[in-house]
Amino acid sequence: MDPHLLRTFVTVTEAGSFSAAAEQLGYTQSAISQQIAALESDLGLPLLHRRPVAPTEAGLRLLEHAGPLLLRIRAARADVLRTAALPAHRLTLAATPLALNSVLALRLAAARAAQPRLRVTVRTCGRDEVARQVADGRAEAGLTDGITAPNDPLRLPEVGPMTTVGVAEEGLVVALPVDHPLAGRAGLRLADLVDAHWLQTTLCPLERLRDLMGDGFRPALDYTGEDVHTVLNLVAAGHGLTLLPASAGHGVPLVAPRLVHRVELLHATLPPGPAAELAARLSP
Amino acid sequence: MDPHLLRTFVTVTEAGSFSAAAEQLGYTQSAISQQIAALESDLGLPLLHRRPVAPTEAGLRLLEHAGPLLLRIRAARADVLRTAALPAHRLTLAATPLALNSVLALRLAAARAAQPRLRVTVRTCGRDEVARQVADGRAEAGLTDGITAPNDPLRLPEVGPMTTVGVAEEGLVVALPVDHPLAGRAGLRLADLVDAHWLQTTLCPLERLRDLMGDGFRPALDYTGEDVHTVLNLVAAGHGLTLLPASAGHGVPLVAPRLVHRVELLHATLPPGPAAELAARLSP
DNA sequence: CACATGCTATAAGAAACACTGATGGACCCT
DNA sequence: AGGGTCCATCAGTGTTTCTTATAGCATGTG
Repeated sequence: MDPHLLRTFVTVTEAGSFSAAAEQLGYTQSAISQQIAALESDLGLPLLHRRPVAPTEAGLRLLEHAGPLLLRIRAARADVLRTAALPAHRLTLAATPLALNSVLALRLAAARAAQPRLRVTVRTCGRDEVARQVADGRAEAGLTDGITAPNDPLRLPEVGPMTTVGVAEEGLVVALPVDHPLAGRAGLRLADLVDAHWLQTTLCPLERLRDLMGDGFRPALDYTGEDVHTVLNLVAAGHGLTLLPASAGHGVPLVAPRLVHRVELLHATLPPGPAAELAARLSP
Repeated sequence: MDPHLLRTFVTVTEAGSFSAAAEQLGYTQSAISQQIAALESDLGLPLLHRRPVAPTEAGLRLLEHAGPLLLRIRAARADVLRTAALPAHRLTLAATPLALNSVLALRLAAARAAQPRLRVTVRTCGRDEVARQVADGRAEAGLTDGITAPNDPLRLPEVGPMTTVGVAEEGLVVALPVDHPLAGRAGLRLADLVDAHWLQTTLCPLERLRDLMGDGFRPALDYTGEDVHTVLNLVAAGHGLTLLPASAGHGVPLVAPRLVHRVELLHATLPPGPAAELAARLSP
């Protein structure tokens, strides 16, 4: 189970052929063949069907483990190297689109004012990617968001030991088209919207709602991107409803169940430095 | 970051010396010295102080990653091998002491009656160990328990992709000495017990209570074992209070906040076989 | 103070390993 | 049938990673 072989295995399945993987990795086809053979003989099982190349059942299981495993190795390396890193005056903050809301943007401004020499880069990416970037050092800190019960931590992908701090919570609104019959209400209960049309988005995954409320919440439209603006347009056009943090758009406040939009700051266990400073200043 | 080197590194820190680690791993001392040197040169940092041998700061960070990493590698291996395992007629179930309560013991009996050829081994161990054993194949299935809000999943240690199913929930009681002033009550609220003497145990970690209720819940006595009987004796002798599932001992029902004792079944994504059968039959 | 003891580092050779390059067989397409 | 593509295998080679042997450095002891 050498990670080297694991990486080759993953590349082969992605490339769909030994030869293509060889080229991609800078080896000869022969080397790839031997590496896969070594892995298979180590495990005592065939991992790939040949001609065409496709993972066997065992190969599929291994694939499921291989990605996270390689990620954690990179994360461990990055984390160790961080102990030796000089306190830099650059800092990259990875954030999901809804994480850096107005409150946090102001706190970030205050933090920068307090450390004027610090060059800050903000980068928007998806939830998983935020955690990955913080883990393997491409970002010093990250902000993720999600919907949860008040004071409950978010469920984050596990990519290694990492510190998380809740930095903001706010209420949710149900985003509706302006001419929707419910648009004039002062508040809405989720229970009354079980049979409505819903958008399936990363912020408001319907599976999560079904967990809370039981069946229903059938997706009227799947949206796979991360762009809030686009989602608002879809809602306005009547494709379906979605939940948003109150500050992100107009809508009717959600009054039950008590759910909040929560933002968490992620960072590696920090050596003293600008990232630690920032972490302290972003916390409420 | 070869796992081989990582294992050596961990062994050296545990053994406290290169020579001892060499003996333990069946290498010469020279080999160990070279392996550590290779790891240090790969990362570009000293990982160990010598004479006496102790991890440097970077070494400590690496140690924190190394254990989980090696565990996941073993887990991946076990999971892949499982796909090839013949449907055996032996099954090991790892369970925490409070997980296999009377309800589940009955369901287990029914499951065994339905599969009379199946040899079942039950093994009691700690919470982390249950997850580890299921991950790396020493047990086909596991039962863990914990205190949580109704229908909320438990927080489990992440050791790899694994399926969890809630199989039982029951109310909690506050265990008290029989002559305790509150022992006659019909119900108790946790808020009224903030300043009481509490036992710190693995089932009822006071940190968890503080998360829910704020400060307080100072430990009067730390108990680090897993034996319920012993804990009951400690409570009876007035060392402090603790929470227990209602079926595990006498006490006053906890009425607020609404918390339950929850049992979850863990198993690897299963190939059809006796473990899958058992999983189905243990679920409510 | 010389010396024994217990430890790690280094040097040199031997064994194991992992690559390249050449070749062969299976399959597919024309 | 023939050419092309692909993977497996073999032999050869350079590198890696051991073992053995020895040097060097602290610490404890007669």
